[in-house]
Amino acid sequence: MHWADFTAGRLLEERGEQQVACSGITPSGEFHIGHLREILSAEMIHRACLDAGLDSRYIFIVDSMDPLRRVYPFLSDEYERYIGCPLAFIPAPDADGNPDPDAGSYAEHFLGPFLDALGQIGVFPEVIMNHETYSSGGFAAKIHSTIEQADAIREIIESISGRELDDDWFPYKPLGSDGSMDGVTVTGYEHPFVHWTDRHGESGSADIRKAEGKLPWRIDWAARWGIHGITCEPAGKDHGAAGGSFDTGLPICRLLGSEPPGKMVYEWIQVKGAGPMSSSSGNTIGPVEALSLVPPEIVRYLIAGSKMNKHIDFNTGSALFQMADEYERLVADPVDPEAEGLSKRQRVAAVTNNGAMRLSQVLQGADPADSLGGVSFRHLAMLAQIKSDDSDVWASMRASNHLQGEPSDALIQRLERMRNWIGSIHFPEDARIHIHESISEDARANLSPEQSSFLSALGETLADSEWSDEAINQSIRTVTKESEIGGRQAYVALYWALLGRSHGPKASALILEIGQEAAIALLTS
RNA sequence: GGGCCUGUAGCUUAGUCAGGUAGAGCGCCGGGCUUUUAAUCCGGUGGCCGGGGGUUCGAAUCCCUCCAGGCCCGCCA
Repeated sequence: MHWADFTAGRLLEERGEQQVACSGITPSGEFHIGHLREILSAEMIHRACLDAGLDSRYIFIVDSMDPLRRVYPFLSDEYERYIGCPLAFIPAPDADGNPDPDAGSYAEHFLGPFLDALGQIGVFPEVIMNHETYSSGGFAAKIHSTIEQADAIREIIESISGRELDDDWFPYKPLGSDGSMDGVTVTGYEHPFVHWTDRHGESGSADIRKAEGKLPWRIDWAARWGIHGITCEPAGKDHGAAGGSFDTGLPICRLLGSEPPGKMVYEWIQVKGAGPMSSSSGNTIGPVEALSLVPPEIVRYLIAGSKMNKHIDFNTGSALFQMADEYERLVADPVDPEAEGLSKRQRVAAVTNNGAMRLSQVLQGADPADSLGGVSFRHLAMLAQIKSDDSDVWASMRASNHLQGEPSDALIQRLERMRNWIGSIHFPEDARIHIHESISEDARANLSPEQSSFLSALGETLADSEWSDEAINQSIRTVTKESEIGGRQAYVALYWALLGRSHGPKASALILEIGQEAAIALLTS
């Protein structure tokens, strides 16, 4: 059974018909592909719950109340003054990285493109801005309860995480006079006000019913589980370590009067051979960039096709071909788990694969076969390289019966992403088609005298040929018949001349694309 | 030091939770389509399931142990 369906079944058993799956993100501007695993894991469990007939919601909590930690490389030094301030309350940067008072909030600025990217992979969550939950008083009861039980919470954090908290530690961080929560000391609590003094010597009171401060991360997380009734929130393995925020969150959530979700930990996505994806190391491939290269169902399949506890190597090079092959194979030959003669293992594999296919679809419930657009990823990679004009690609596909009528939107987008990929540094060199300008030494060494004379004869014939695929193809056939070599040897010779290899894509299409003059020059060289 | 995860064919892996004869794809080798859109189809090759011990009629699967690799563990997410 697929992990998402398995989880849905477990959730039904543990928590009943009502489910709330959750994932979140800090809109600091540093998004990486690893975030997609958290989001897609939660979203797929949500879909699996719906498919199982449960009443499920998928919420996406934006940590807009989190402070700016540091001045990121894409920000100007002017952001120094906003460190410690909630991302929802500081201005977005302009193109030069300077704060732009007219550009809306920092949080919204970075969130927008990210949500657009999620839309491309069919993820449409209920977005909850955490600062709004604070400002509407949604956190007030939990904050009050937290402060009342501060000693017990301190005990939980210290005993489970092994950290020692400072004597002046307080489980609520008010904003100071400059809007930053750095350097603010709590001096007292009188419901609903937390009194403070800040590093400028100013003092004031934060109303816990408003967004005038926030809970520290470990408590914030535990509190929101209760506030939103979250039943499932996959967490990265960093949270899952012993004494990590999940371990402290469970008892804190119960202390605050709610039942926490079960612990669910996913492994990380890594760039093969380059260590972990992380914002701080700068080793990132942005989700937006990735989605401009990779078909969305393949991105989903990357997550759906891997068990949660397996780390994923995200490789935008040749591994994309393999992943696409695998996906296409599963789409083309779905195995019926009920079929006769299958072993138990084969049945399990069939059910799991079918689940992965189902969850990989951008549109929930769509037929996986529609996602391919009728052509394989490899084939399209080849066509896109030898046909610079989209309409020529469609014509070629019609000629080979890969396409009837007009291309679907899915297919048009596939080609667009393919062209992006081919034009990027990620495209594998050995898949790149290099058409030679003259017959290489290497190629010459592989050609018999008969093959060489065939090539020059073809060159002469092509000089008088009409320049169309059909005419070129006819010329090849005619010259082949007149020569002393068989059809196979003729084509082998052509590919050696054109590509420096013994085989390749349709020869007439290649010759058509390079043009009459260049083709003749090559063949008679 | 504390903890999590992984180890199955040359490569990527399924199967481990619910023990019942090791499955698949890629690669490789051979062949077909009386000849070419890296196409496609068919056949073949290939594994003491990391090592050892235990439980069992039966273990890749459960238990113990060892080895190897990856990762997490100030704050923050």
